Amino acid sequence: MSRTREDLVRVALRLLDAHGLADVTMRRLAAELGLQASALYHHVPSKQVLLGQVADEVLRLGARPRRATAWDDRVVEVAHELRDAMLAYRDGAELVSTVIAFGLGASQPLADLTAALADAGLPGDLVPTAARTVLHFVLGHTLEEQTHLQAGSAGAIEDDPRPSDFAAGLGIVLDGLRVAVARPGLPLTR
Amino acid sequence: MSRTREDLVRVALRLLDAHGLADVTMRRLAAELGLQASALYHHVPSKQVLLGQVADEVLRLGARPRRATAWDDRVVEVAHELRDAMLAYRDGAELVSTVIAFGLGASQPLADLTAALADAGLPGDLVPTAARTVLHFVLGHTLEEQTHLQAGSAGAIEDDPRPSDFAAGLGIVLDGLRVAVARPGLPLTR
DNA sequence: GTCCGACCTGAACAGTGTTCAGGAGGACGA
DNA sequence: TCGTCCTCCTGAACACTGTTCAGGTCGGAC
Repeated sequence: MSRTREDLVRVALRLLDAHGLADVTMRRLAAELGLQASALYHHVPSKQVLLGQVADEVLRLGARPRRATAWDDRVVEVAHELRDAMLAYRDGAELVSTVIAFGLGASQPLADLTAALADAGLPGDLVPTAARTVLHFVLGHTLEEQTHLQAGSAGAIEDDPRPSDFAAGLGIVLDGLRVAVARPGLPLTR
Repeated sequence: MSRTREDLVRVALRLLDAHGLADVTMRRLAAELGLQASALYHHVPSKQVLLGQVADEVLRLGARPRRATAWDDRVVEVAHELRDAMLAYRDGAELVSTVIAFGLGASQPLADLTAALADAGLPGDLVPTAARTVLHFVLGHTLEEQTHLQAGSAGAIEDDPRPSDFAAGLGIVLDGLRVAVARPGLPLTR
């Protein structure tokens, strides 16, 4: 009846959603599993990699079927999926952002964006740059959005009724990408 | 011969640059000033607001005279100033990013970007969105860049010789903004 | 039947931010 | 000159944190 790594990740995710990232401690997680904190280190080498796996789980649970075929529609699809996945869990954006920043996981979104942009007709060396530009926008925007959402729901006065301008900001970046695609003389293969 | 809040900020900044954000603790900072940790709370209400002031100092020290007049040149100017200011101190990007994310200071860059974009001829309700889109790009890109730079200099093998594609990513966003400016029918005043 | 390895306990280490009662010492008004 | 106030600070304590480690239990394999 021993616990598996998947149990840890699942319970950690429940803890995250219920109490927030700051309250996901090794002792709390262990208590939730009926264990001592030290027992967790038989399943996971550190809290950092545990959180990396939780971030991956957040993204996995938020995955959706891909329908779009045009490269820009695919970028929009991936961006919205990423945003919605992070917003679906308390502190999800903070978790995924830091996991990505420190390279501990959550590499799927960048891969997906890179894939979507690969056949946009961009100059080849611009594809990674473009993918990371979109990624940074989505992470930054969603982190800010979620922080304000949660601050508002925590009893603060102002609830900032600014409608989500996620689509507008994403549109700006996409317009920039379309300009790069249309700029003459650059697509070498094709 | 008592210490002022400015002393705390100055010494904290030195500590940050010398040992990194994780090693800027209240006890270390106090020791550096010849004090007990509890004495710091006579000058500053919490570590969070202290770090907010340190972030503001990082930005203040990185400020440069503004030369550009065209709105897009001004955006480029502000973006580069912000990036360079953060890169000038160890963990500067992480510090400024989190301070901005939690709204504890470092509000100047967003104000500067908003000012630069105010007379671009954008539809008025797009200006805040545009400013935050640029800001998120600069923060995300620089955070990633600095993390990799520092990981590389800490004795790791790969030193990722990818040249800074900051300008390229910024160019994508700017192209998107120029599209929004040029799109017909929207600038109401002008 | 013995050994081995997975799994877990309980204690400990070396810190963390923050609070609080109290003390020293200068300024200031009576 | 005395007494009071206020600023600055100490030292101890609180309630935690992630992580390590010696030791113990228990099921399955040889």
